[in-house]
Parts: sequence; C-alpha cells; structure tokens
Amino acid sequence: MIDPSKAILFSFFQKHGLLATSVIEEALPCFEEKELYKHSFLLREGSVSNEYMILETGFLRAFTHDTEGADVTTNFYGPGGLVLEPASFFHRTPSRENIQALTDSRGWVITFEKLNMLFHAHPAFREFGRSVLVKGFAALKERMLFMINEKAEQRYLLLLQNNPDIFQQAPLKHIATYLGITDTSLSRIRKEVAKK
Amino acid sequence: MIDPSKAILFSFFQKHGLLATSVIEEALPCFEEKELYKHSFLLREGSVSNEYMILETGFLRAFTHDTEGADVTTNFYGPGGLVLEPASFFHRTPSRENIQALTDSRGWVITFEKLNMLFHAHPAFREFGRSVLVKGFAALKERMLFMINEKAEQRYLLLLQNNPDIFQQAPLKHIATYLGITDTSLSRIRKEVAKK
DNA sequence: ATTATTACTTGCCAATTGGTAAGTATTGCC
DNA sequence: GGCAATACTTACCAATTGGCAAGTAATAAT
Repeated sequence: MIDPSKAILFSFFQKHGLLATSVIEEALPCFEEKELYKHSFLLREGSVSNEYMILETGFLRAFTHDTEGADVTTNFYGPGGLVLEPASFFHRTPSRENIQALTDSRGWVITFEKLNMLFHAHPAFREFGRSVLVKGFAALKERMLFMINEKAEQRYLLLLQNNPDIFQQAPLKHIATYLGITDTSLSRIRKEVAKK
Repeated sequence: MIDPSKAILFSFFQKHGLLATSVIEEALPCFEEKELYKHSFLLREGSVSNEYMILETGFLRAFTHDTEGADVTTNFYGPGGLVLEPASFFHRTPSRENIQALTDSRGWVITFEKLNMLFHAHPAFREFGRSVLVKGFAALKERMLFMINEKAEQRYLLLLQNNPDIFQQAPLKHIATYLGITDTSLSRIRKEVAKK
C-alpha cells in the first residue's frame, strides 16, 4: 500500500518511466518528511550535504558567493522538483553552495546511505539515479548556452515564460543574479519590456 | 597482465582512487583503439553517441549552434581526458553537440552496452562511473559561475593560465565562443593584456 | 609558386550592461 | 499604527562588449 501522503514522491519516481510500481513502493518508506521554515537552510556552504530532497510545497533557492563575496543565485527549486547538490551529496565533500527556503516548505528526504542501499538493491533504481543526474547535467548545459547566446532581455523573457512561478516567490535581486545581471539592469529591462 | 599500450587508460581509472587494480584489469579489454583524423567527427549533432572515449593523443572540440546558427564551442578535450556527451550517450538520444578532432587524435573507446555490463558486474565500477559524472557536473557549475562572475578579460587570463594547451591547439575564434565573446573582442583583449 | 581560403587584427561607432546614488514602495516588526 | 529594514525603480554616466568593414598574416589547395 502506498502512503497517500507521499503521492508527490510517488509521481516523482514514476514520471521518469524507469521504475516499476513495486520498486517505487519499496523506496517510499526510506524517505522522511522534512519541514523548512522560511529563511532556514537545507544546506550551508562548508558542510556536507546529507539530503536528497523531493520538494512537496514551498520554494527554495541555492546560492554561492563570487570572488568579491557577493551573493549569486545558482538555482531555484519548486514543488515536485529534486533539491540536490550532487558534488557535496555524492562525494561527501563540503558544499560551496547554500540552499535556503524562500518560503515555508515541506518535502521528503533520504540520506546518502539509504539511497545507496536502494541503488545496490535494484538495477532499475540505479538506472533511475543515473538518469536523474544526466538530466541535471543536460539542463545545466542548456543554461550555460542560454547565458552565452542570449542577451539579458531575452534571458529574462524566457525565464518569465518557462518559470513564471519563480517571479511569484523570489525577490528580483535574486532573480537578477540568477540571470547574470545586476538588479539595476533587471529593473531597466522590465521597464523596457513593459513599454511594448 | 596489463597491455602496456593501454597505460593511459589504466591511469585514467586509477587516478580517481576508487578502483582496485584487479577491477581495472578486467575493464581494459573492453576498450578498443580509435583513430580520428583532423577534422573528422567523433559525434555529429542529430546522431546518438555510442562512444565513451579516453583520449590518448590529440585534441578535440565540442560545439553546437546557437539560435542564429552560429558555431559555439562548448568544450575542449586533451590527452588523458574523458570525451563524452552524457545526455546522448546515457539516454540514447540524438545529440545537440558535435565533437570534432582539431588535430589527428587517438584514444580508447567503449560502447554503451559494454560499459553498462561493467557497471552491473562491479559495485566499485558503478561508484567510479557516478563519480566521473558528478565531477563533470561540478566542473560545469564552476564554468557557469565563471561566466557569470568574471569579465571577459579575466576569463581569458584564467583559461590561459589553467589550460595553456588549448591555445596551442585551437584557433582563437573557437576559444572566443568558448569564452562567450566574439573573436574581435578576444583580439582586443589580447592586445590589452600584451601591453601590460 | 601562385592563388584562395582562413585566421587574426584594428579602427570606428553602437548597443548592452554596470556602478553609484537617490528616491519611492513595500514589507516586517514592535 | 508607526518605524525600520528591505525591495524596487530611476537617472546619470562609465565600462564592457558587439558589429561591421578593411587590412594583414598565415595556411591550405592546385
């Protein structure tokens, strides 16, 4: 029987199309509920991530600091998404990134140890894990090209189109650094766009 | 016994520190030699990658096309490195990238099928495979921040410092797109730097 | 060797983005 | 409700980068 409170978790596993229901049912009990209040951290730079989290409600932001110490947003996470810093979690090394709740949030977490157990027990689960990583990799490449090829205004418009929820949840200054521009420039761009 | 011609391949596996010599010895025979003449392609956009390649000699370049159809360099590969487009190789989907030889090159390749066999046979090999992916992921994140945080001149200087070999092997126009600037700008930057 | 192609540089000017600082609006807190 | 902190906008000017076009240098092809 599937715990109905874990419906989102179930669909996270199901949507990739690699796992049989029986395997998913075995995985679900390994996840525990986790609450994050607004402004609290899931991960702090310098510490080792021990949480592979599927977000159920709320919104998170990942950020790091540049050479001058300024805050730079590296990612946003919304409901149904995977919240993970792969390098720290899988390599057990201190993270360079912070992951912080933008709003009160809740989700499901599994530890490195338990996740590894699942990987070793089920070949299909390993395929699943790899697939998730590879997709993240591909998404990051997309973002890279997006930053290189598109001008700031275009980046803004595409983010607005593809992730309108980010604009509901995050302050513009965080969105600006995610887009690779200053908050001043973002403000100007918004004004330009509004004219049209 | 280890085939002495595969010494580079051996050290590729060894340097990550996750594989016992006995496991590596089992993997080596699964790799075949591959020659690439200058200008020939290891992977073409639209086709599915079937090669996980460790480069022995030569230099390769990965590139794709932006929205206007212009050529954009996404990566360079030198001796001892892994040449891989993870999304196409692992997901068996058409690649958006090309990988082309900048010089006559030679290396060792394994197919998706054989690599998977090794993964299933040895837990340590799976860890190794995951570790390689995660490192690639982390490197790409680095590059992303590098593009967001550093100005073009700084990006040029750091690439020159960390990968001087690229400047020996690739034309400046390819390096320019890799740095996210035009060849004109790169030329100007080089002039500025030379002054100092 | 000559020619054609490609690589690279330079100068000019335009477009994009950043930095600073001030002002307004909004939000959170007591 | 009132105050303080934070978020956002705007205006000014400076710095960075791009686009075009012409020129030179180097490389490849015949």
